[in-house]
Amino acid sequence: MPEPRESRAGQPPTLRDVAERAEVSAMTASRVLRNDPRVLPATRDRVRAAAAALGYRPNEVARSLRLGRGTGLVGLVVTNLANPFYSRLALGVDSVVAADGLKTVIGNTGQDLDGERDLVADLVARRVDGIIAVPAGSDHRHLAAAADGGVPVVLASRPPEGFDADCVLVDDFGGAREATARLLSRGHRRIGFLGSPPAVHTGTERLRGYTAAHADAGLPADASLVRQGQTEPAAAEHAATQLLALPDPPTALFCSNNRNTIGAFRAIRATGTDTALAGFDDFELADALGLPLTLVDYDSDELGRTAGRLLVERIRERRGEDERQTEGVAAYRRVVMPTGLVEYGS
Amino acid sequence: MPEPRESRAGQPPTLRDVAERAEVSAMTASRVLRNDPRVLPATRDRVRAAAAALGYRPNEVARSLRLGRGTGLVGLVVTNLANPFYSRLALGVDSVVAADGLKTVIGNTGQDLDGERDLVADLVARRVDGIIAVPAGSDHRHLAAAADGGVPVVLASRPPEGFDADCVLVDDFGGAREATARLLSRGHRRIGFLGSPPAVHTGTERLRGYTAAHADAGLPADASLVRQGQTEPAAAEHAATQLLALPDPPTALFCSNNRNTIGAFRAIRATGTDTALAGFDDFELADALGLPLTLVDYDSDELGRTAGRLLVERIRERRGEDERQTEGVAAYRRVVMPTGLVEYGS
DNA sequence: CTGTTAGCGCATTCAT
DNA sequence: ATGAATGCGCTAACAG
Repeated sequence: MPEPRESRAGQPPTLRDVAERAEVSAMTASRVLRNDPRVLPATRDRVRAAAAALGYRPNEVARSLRLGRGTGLVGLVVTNLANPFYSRLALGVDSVVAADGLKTVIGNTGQDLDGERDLVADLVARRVDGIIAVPAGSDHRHLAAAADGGVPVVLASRPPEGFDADCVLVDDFGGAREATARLLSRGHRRIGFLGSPPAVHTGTERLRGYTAAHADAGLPADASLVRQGQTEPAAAEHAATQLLALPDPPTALFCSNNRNTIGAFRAIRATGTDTALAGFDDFELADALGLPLTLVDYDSDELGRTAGRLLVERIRERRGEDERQTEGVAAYRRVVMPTGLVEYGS
Repeated sequence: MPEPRESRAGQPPTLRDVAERAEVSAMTASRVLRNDPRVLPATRDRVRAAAAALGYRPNEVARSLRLGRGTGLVGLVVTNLANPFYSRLALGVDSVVAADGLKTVIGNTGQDLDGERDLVADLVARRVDGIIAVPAGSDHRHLAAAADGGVPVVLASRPPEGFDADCVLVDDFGGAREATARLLSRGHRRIGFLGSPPAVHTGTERLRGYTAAHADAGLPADASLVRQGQTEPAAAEHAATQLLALPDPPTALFCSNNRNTIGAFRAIRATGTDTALAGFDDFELADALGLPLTLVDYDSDELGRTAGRLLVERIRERRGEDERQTEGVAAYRRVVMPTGLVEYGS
């Protein structure tokens, strides 16, 4: 003998609570609240009043389950949110997807490859509508699995390995080549390289650009001046200090990302040499360091926004698929962001 | 005449798919997958094999709905993720809640007060397990509503207004007073103030500290040297430039946050004066600006982690509540992070 | 225009 | 040790 459903305090009101209060069926209440026009205006008002009185908000969890679509969430997989590159990416992504009513779930992996696998699996289990990832390693099977499972995946700043997906890249090779060429054109012949671990795609592409610039100029690139593996400024500073302490030290350094550039800057300042400095990624206060500085610049906000747009398109496509015929996936897209050089300093 | 459920390609496998493949009931499969011991080892293995073969992952949406608890998501409400203060906060929060299997949903409001209201309501509708917020304004009714609705709320860097909740604060008043006092002790008598809009709690507290330091020293604080309302470095630079252009300009500036400090730095450098500079918040490269700089420092990562911990405790408390008696909420906690001064520069 | 039936995927309760 | 029934909150698909 079920009691007449009392809206228990503490528990959020359900559709049925609203329906009972308005003395209609749950279905009618549902229609009103989703603005289905096929309801008598008088009834509509009663339901609306009841919902307002109860402070009713539809349970999105139940809604997701029933509708079978996703949850309106987008997963964002990055290695280190404290790095301004990633936080700007996150902001760019969020600004675009939010316009489609989607929210962003962040997954910060901190370089942990296994963690990234679990994270992606968990996002899929949570039925996110899509995933934007900057994978830490070059093994992308976990992302491939997600994509196979029907979850749209967009990669940012790295191309997919071993599967197909949309991606937004930066012209890593071209930018690095151009910056290195500029150092060479200024007469530098021994140029050190500081970069991320070899497994990171951008790092190796940027190293390729550095090497290519040397080849373009008909000059050798001295492998003993290449230091890869630094992820944080402290490590980069250490590596740079080592390079500057060589018997025949480099007269210039090229760094593959902002973490390494900052570390190298500190090393140069500390040793008091007048080593020239160039690097990939612009960063706040780069103009204020009192040192000449050549940076490879690109629109990092736009990178995030583009990733967001690519994902939103795929999500829309998937939503439509139910109604239309399954017409195969549109070709995967690869957007490459151009780079430019900026000069800072005295 | 229902077909024997074929695991349709593209659609993720369900518990029933696993059960059929293992030739058991859905219930048994469910038990196995949740490590319920009351299953025959042989059956257990069959189910596990079937799940592995199908790549089964439980649908977390359905799980949430059934269990009636939250979704394992934590909402994080901030105004600007591009500001390193907020991205560090996000990282600190995420690192703590992730240890409890929770994921962080970011909501970036960009100072939009209405947007913040909607965002919070949406997070509640999505059944997040809790919310950590740095509200943009001083009207906290939307947060109060969430808290009333049974969603634990923790405020970071601002105290709750008009309702009760846990919060983590920085010693805004004390830090600002100390920094201003230091400027005064160096003989500065005209100290400008640059800060966020008056509605921002931290800004007004820090202004109070600035004023108190003057009072402590028995000196007047000249209201005409106070500029509030700057949110970004460009605006701060503009305001600082105005101050420095006064007939009787300040000989020192105190800034209520890193955005204003950076703007003030640019203004000082551009005008070439030797104005002393102090500010709230440490920031990357503050040591490299070639200017003496006094900063109020605190552990901003710990701030995020503390907020995360407070929230996790509340969430655990709520989980337990079902089983135990409803024993009332533990008293709300207010953690204040201490500040210190750091000196940078030549 | 409104209500009834049914089920999304899973887990709790109660059988067997 | 296993299974059947039931319902979380919501909404399509069909009545009426």
